[in-house]
Amino acid sequence: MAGLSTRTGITRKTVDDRSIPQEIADSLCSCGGIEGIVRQMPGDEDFEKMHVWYQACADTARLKILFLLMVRPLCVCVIKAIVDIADSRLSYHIKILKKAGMIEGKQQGNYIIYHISPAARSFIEREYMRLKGA
Amino acid sequence: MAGLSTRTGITRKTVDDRSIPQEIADSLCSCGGIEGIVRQMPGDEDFEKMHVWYQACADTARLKILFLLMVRPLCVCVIKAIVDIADSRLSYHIKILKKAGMIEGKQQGNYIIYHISPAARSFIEREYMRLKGA
DNA sequence: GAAGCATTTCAAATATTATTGAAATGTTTG
DNA sequence: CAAACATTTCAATAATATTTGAAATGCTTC
Repeated sequence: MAGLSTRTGITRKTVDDRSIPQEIADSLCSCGGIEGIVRQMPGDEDFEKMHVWYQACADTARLKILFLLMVRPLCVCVIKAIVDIADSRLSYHIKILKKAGMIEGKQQGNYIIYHISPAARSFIEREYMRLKGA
Repeated sequence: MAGLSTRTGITRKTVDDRSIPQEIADSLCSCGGIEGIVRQMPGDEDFEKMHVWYQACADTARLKILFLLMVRPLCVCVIKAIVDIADSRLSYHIKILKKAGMIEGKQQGNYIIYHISPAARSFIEREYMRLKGA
C-alpha cells in the first residue's frame, strides 16, 4: 500500500483507501485528514431523518398546509377550500406530512381536525423568520 | 350568493366562493374566517423559495456534502473521496446545491474549492441542534 | 499547443413522486 | 340500517428527479 504510479511517473499516496492528490491530502492534515472530517459527520440514520423531514417540506402544497395549521387546527375541508386541490391529492399530501411527524389528526364527529406537531411548529417558526431575514 | 341547497334540504352558505359546512365556517370566525387565515399566509414566491431550499436538502448525498463543507471548504475530489459516488453524479448534486444558493465554488488552479454559503451554514447549524434535541 | 488531471455537461435509462378519478371507509343522523 | 357527508385508499398515468457512462471543458505544465 505504498504508492500508486501514474502515467506521469509521479507517485501518489492512497488516503483512506481512496486516492486524492498528495497536496490536497497534506492541506487536510490540520483537521485530521479525511478521517478527521468523517469523524465529525452525523450518522446515516441522522441523514435519513433529515431527508424525510425536508422531503416533506419540499412541496408548495404541503408548505401551505403547514402554514395554515400554524394559525390553528383545521379540518380537511377547510384546508381543501383554501389550498384548492382535489380531495385525493390533498389526502396524499396530508399523509406525507403525517408520516414525517409534522402533523397529526384527530377524528371529531364527521371531521378530522389536523394540527401541527410541536417540532414542526418550531421549525416553521424559525424558518419563517429566516425567510423574512431575521 | 344567498345559499346552496343540499339533498337534505339544509342550507349552507358559500364562504369565499368555496363551500364549507356552516358550523365549521362559524368556528372560523374568531380568526377572521378563511379570509383572515389566508391573509396571514406567505406569498407564492415565498413558498417557491422554500420549496427549492428544502428540495435541495431532501437528499442524503447532498446533506452529506453540506455537512462536509461545514467543516471546511473542500475540493470536489475530496468530497468525492468521502461521499464515494461517481464524478458526474456528484457534479449533479453540487449543481443543485449551487442553484439553491447553499454552496459556492471557486476555481483554484486545477481544483474547484467549494464552500458553504452563510445562509446555509446558519441553517445547518440550527438544524443540527434540532436534530440533537437542543 | 499537446498531455494530464479535475470537473462539468449531455442524453439515455431508471427510479421516485405527484396527480387523477373511481371506489372504499368511517361517522353521524334519522 | 340506510342516507349523507368527510376523508382515505387504490391503481393507472403523468411528471420529476436521479443515476450512468461517454464526451466535453477548463487549468496547468511542459
